[in-house]
Amino acid sequence: MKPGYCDRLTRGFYTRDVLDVAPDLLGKVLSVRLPDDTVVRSAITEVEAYRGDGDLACHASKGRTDRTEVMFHEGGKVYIYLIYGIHWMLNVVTSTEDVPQAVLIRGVEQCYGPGRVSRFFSVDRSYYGEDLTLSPRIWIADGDKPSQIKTGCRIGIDYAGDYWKSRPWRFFV
DNA sequence: TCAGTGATTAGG
DNA sequence: CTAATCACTGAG
Repeated sequence: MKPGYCDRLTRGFYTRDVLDVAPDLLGKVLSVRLPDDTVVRSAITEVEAYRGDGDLACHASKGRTDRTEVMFHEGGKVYIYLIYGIHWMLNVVTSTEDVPQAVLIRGVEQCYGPGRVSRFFSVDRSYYGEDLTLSPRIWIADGDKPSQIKTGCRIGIDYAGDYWKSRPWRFFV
């Protein structure tokens, strides 16, 4: 077994509600195998939860489109999209089929900022839909649960209105 | 503080 | 087809 396979998180971790999965992702180790076979790893330090069709901050609240399609799939897949023409936003799909939810990875130990995270791991559009429980090039490994978890409001979603903007769905170490 | 950058989306 | 929007970053 190659490193990363033995402690890889399995389906059951992801097929729970996003508000349970998001804080549980803190301390877990995001891992990417590059084309040259080196593996980049870093523990997750900050995430945000986006929860289904009611959450106006969630892309899936506008319905099923080519971009949001994977959020309607069973948890454990990658949802990644380009923002401002420059930055890739890496998300983990959670919950069960037809319940669109995702967790945005905002920070890892090596760097902070969702755009920087994707650059650090060299992930882009080609990772859209990749299955974290099966993929040979991206997975999440078990890691130490942080002793303390903080919460706050999600960032950059002014368009979603006061109610959704004020949900404390950002989790960080 | 603010421009850059291009995929995605709704609307004609 | 067009135009607006955008879960951000880095330079000034």
